[in-house]
Amino acid sequence: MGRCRGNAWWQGRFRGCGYRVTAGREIILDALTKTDKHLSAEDIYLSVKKACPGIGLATVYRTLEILVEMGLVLKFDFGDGRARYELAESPDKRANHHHHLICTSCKRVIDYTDFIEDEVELLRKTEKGLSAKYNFDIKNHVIQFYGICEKCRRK
Amino acid sequence: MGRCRGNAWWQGRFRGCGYRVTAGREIILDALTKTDKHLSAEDIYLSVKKACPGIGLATVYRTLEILVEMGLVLKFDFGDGRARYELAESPDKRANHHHHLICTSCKRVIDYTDFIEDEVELLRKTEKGLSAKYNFDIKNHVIQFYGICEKCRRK
DNA sequence: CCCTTATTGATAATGGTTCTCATTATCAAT
DNA sequence: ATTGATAATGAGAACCATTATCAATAAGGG
Ligand SMILES: [Mn+2]
Ligand SMILES: [Mn+2]
Ligand SMILES: [Zn+2]
Ligand SMILES: [Zn+2]
Repeated sequence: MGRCRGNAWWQGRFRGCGYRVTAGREIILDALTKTDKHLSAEDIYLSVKKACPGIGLATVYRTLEILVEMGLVLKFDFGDGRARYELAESPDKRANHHHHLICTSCKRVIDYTDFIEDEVELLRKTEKGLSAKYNFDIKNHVIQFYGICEKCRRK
Repeated sequence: MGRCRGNAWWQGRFRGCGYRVTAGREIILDALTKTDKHLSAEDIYLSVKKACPGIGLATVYRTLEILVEMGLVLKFDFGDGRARYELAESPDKRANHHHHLICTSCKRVIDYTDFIEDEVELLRKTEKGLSAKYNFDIKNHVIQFYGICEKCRRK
């Protein structure tokens, strides 16, 4: 059986969207699956380069664009001048939904899932109301709290 | 009495922060006060240039940075590759707190204040909990819903 | 009015992201 | 397995929003 990677599901999704399955795309999605960090395109490029030295930065950007468009990956702006990516909520719980606490001083980002239950319930209600009133098809939401983290406060 | 511009208050804040009051800073803040749009730095530059042709783009960026730091102006990323600015909530209600609905297709942005009451109440609770748990001093929050707007859906 | 120094405008530099294009790889049909 | 249409790729150039530089200017305390 060798390594047990649940590849079938995303390969299916790729082909279902008319995209071809390639080594680059697999390894980029792998990199995002294997970390809990918020990687930039260059982070991913450098990480992936180790196992796949020939890969180009442009391919990383192109693949991320596709992954975001397919909803497999989320793209964030935490205010440090580059986009950050993370795996979207996945059925097999390799990633689950959370929101962010961002330190405007050191740019550190904390994932939190506390209070999510209440938030999610309210969000559902709000999304429903907004969808109806503005005839808007809501796909996604972003909730971020900005402030100063513990370490930065001790100064 | 002529024009009634409530200038005193922000001039005081500027000087209180050690900044000098200049024509450029006044007119940039004016531009943000007089619109309900989400202006980019260049939007502001072009708008302000009409009354003040000598102004430079760098001054617009520098002033916006100060205004954001002082909390008078909010900076957003709506995913169109440039920062967008709007007047922060003001005591005299020239601007009031709201959240955003963003069309990922045409980049249109809708301000909404519906449902804000419930959201704000929950946010207060959540902020309290998060501050305590993570020892984080929360200054600000961003809530954005992404999706497809009415016009883009008709296609 | 003077002096110190913050601010400014013009412009170059920076850096993340996107584009170009010749080459290569995928995969459905044979 | 082979082929062919064409999607994907890598290298590098181009793009463009934002920042840094620096000499000239203007704010404001005395
Ligand atoms: Mn996260
Ligand atoms: Mn707004
Ligand atoms: Zn910090
Ligand atoms: Zn739209």
